[in-house]
Amino acid sequence: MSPLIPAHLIGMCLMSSSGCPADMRHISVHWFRKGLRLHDNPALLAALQDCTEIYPVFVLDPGVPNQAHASINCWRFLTGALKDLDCSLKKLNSRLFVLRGKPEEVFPRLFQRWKVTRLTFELDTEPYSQDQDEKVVKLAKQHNVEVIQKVSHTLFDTERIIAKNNGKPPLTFNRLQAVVQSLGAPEKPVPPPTLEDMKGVRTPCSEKDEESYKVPTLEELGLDPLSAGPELYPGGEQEALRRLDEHMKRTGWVCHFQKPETSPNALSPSTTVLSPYVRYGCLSVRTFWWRLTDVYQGRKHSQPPVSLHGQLLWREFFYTTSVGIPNFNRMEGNPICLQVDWDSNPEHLAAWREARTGFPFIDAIMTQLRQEGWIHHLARHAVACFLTRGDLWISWEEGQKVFEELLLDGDWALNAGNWQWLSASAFFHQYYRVYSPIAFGKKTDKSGEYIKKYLPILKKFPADYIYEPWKAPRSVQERAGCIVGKDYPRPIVDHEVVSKENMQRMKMAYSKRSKTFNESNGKAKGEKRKAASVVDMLMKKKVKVN
DNA sequence: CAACGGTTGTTCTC
DNA sequence: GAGAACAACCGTTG
Repeated sequence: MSPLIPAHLIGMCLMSSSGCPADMRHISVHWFRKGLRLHDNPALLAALQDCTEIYPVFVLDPGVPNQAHASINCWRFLTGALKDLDCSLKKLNSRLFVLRGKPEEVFPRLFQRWKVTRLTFELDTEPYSQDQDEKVVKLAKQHNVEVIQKVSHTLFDTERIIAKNNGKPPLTFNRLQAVVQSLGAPEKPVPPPTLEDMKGVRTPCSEKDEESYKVPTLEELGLDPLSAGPELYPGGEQEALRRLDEHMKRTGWVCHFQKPETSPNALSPSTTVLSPYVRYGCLSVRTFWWRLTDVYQGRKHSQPPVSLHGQLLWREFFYTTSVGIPNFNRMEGNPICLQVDWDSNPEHLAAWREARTGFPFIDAIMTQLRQEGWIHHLARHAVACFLTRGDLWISWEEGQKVFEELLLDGDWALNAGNWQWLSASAFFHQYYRVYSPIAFGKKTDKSGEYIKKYLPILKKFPADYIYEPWKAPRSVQERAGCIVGKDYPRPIVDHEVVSKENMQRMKMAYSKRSKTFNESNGKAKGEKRKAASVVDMLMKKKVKVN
């Protein structure tokens, strides 16, 4: 893993090595990646300091793993967000330049063509972005371009959290909370640039450029807009801020919010669905945090981990672990991940992905995911448990790929972290708590209205059988106009049987793990050993910073 | 080393 | 609707 240099230091080092006199008037490029917004964008503000020309750019990189495999819903969200950004920049007498290619090829051309002296962007902790940054920063140096990076995608600099925790990422929420509390409140968001800030700043753009740098349409990206689902969550900062305002008006709801009590199968979302906006940075997490603080002010309110503040801290938790744990999105080589002998079963995997497991609750959720690009967190639990330790015994990495493709809020760190959680591979270890694909949904939707919405073939089934239609007598199936095995699949596994078998396989995996730890620490076989030291082992190469 | 707590399990009994 | 059994994990704490 390449060592991360705290963002504030990068800016400083390169400023001094760029050779630019302090009073130099800059030609700045601001590189939008995540952080698709004007509000709380410190790197963008830095670009505008002592600046004569600003070029806001977005690079469509064919190499970005989760862009290459993104669903049409994700592309629609992203292009929507870019259009919104372009529109907002135009109100500031600027514009967005969308470029295609690898950043390390695009930027040297831009540096020369525009005579760039400064490059600014938001820190992105994903491994792919880190690799890119290393290359781009090096190229900038070669072109005598100053680089400024700012932390604004997370509440805190994740490296600071790790440093405060003796060089190790916190592995429990409580620990993260304790560390974060010692850091004080997150920084307040910075205001968006104004026309005042833009005085004396130009964005030169010829008519030819106007066309070649515009935000591509879905058709231009080779996608068929008709194959997309309904646009329930349009991308963009304006939409994000509007939605934030709407939710923050519901002060009672905000103050009482307790995540585990929200329903996974409500007919309209029981949570805010601001996650896609936070993922792409259309909404700043710090703006979200401080707006919640305003609402909480002087009122009795719920607390982390279940509160809305708590939800943002969960995000911080997985961002931090993803920075501190190598191979975070894989089982192999991931020191905190349980090593499990998952089955390879392409038929079962396809049935799960394509919503034909024969369990209506599971299939309804997978249908909503594909059509709308968002499902409730607990719905994710249900289908993730089903794919992995609960029923199909398929690797969480397979589920991770499907979610990455289909979820509008498919954040790299959160996706990997939550899949490890749900498969009881890391963070969560009570593997004997298994979600029932039949019972779980009934708690909040007894008559199966949610199932009927997403699986209309089952809409005439009576409530008694809607969660397990294969149990319905033939006459009931005929009256419902749906014969199980013909119009809707039979269940691909017997949950009662496989969930018990799988529980034993999990037990085996865990016992094998403690044995491995003991051996690697030179202890006698069977001797119990504290698992906490696994991370100590992993981290001992790292220099402690405190 | 033992006790404790862990966002969000299910099923059965009272 | 509350509480216990089910089978029993981990990381943290003292």
